[in-house]
Amino acid sequence: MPNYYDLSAESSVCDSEDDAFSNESDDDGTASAEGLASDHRCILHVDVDCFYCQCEVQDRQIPKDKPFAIGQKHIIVTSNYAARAMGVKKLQSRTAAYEACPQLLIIEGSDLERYRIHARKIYQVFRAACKRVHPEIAVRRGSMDEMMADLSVAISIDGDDRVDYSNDNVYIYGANGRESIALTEDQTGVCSKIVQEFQVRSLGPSEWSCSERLQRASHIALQIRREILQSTGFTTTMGVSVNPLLAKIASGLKKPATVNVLFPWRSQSLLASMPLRMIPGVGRTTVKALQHCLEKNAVSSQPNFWTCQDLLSVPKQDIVSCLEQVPLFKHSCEVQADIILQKCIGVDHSQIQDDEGGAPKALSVENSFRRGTLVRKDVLCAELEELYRRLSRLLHERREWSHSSRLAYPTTIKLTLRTVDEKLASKKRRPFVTRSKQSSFDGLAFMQLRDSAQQVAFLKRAALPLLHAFELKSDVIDITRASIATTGFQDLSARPKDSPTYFTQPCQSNMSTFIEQTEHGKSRSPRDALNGASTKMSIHEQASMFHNNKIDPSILSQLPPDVISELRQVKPKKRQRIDDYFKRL
DNA sequence: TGGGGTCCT
DNA sequence: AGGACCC
Repeated sequence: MPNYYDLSAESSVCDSEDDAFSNESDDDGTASAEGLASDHRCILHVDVDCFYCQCEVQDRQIPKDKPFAIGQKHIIVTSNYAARAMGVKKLQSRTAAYEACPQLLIIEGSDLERYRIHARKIYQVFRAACKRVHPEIAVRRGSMDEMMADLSVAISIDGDDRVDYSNDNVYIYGANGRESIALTEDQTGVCSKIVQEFQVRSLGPSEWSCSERLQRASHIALQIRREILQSTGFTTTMGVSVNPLLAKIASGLKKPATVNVLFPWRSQSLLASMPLRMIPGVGRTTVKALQHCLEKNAVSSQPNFWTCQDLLSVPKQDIVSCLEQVPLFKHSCEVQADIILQKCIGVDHSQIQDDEGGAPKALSVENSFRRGTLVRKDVLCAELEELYRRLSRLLHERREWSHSSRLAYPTTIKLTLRTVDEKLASKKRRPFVTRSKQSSFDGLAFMQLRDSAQQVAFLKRAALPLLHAFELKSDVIDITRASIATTGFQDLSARPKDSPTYFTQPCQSNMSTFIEQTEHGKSRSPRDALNGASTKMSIHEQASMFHNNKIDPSILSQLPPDVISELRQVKPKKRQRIDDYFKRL
């Protein structure tokens, strides 16, 4: 049973800007409201409504109104709206789900292949639709059921298209009038409901133009949504706002099959009352670390219902010291604190990087086992056989994403095992240790194999040495998860568009000519310099290496002056922020 | 709690 | 190689 809280009781805390944002640590003194007003982007976030369920409705003609769920192992991972209405939850045990809904139909969903195929189609339709609106719109795939686009380039300054929302499911948050907003349940099971009567007031000039732009963006969103529905049969929910954070939050405000426009001036009160955990990028570990300082400062909410508002009322130094306890944030806790605080007031400067087609950067297959059921090595080897088969299929499937399919092969393979650590068994609820081993992988040779038995054998020859490297001599290995991953796809190592031309046209490049020469002479190639191997590097490998700034300084100094200066002109990639989650999309 | 993914250190 | 985060 969900916990509800009502923000109307607390709405007064949102009204006083001084009080609410006294904590704002903005470096250049920009006020929070300024931060919001200065973001002139129009970002679109798309969520496919209960994606797996829609797949099953299409693939197996399941009646939509019959409650059903998707099961994996002993849990259900998602369910349709009819089942949710009966109290079926995400990541619930099958037993609990049946208790909530005895007539529930559970469909086995451990094999993701059909879902991946639907997802690819949806993304490709979405991408094409965006590019047709304007070729320079940056488009990015998030997960199988999430996508984002930066529509800013398509919104003209003085455009005058009248927007007609008749019959369309469009919700505008921050416009005058009455609103009823239900936030969807988050991963912790916290469910919040916000009912708020919004004050009627008129918009200032800058708000007015923002409002115009976002409404035009929502008009584009509607067209794209219709296109997705017509071409794929899937319904989607969209969020439109001024940055990726707010666009994503917007798409969660009302589901399914809607377009949600969130004006930035409305986002502050919305976020203030939202549980901290619902902020994208603020996960379990972070909230746990922050709990100390929230308690210490005795903020208003009940424990476990910390809101953004609560965090904003904590002195920043306290937040920083809390974050020091997260190992990953150890050396960047000040930056992390700023990033989280910014998010709490709806500010997010992250950019949407176009993914140039969306081909996955890593492919992995995994299988999990109940504790104590996989304790012998030979059984593990047998289980790995199935993973080889699945990985083989995945690798061939991925060629459908690639714009250059002969480069659609990986160069690295990794075996990961999760075991039970007896030392942790008494202390933690999930006393697991995850370890991995990786090596290079001749994906090109693999992809050229025609026979599936040979493909499996090839993967096995690559994976068994990794298994051996674990040195599992003890008989008490208690494996709870095994996975095999491939990465380093060659069709992704190609340079961004603004790179020097010789990266895109290797044959005519100064660089490749130079490397040819040094290789024929006594000088060594970069690859040789880096790891002492004598294998010749392909031009794509070279491009990848230089692009990643991994070139050995001694090699760099040997390059011709014009090449060096051109390399220097390539701007070093701005360091990505840890919670810059939309770059991951 | 599953079967995937992304990015950062 | 490992960890935090996402769906």
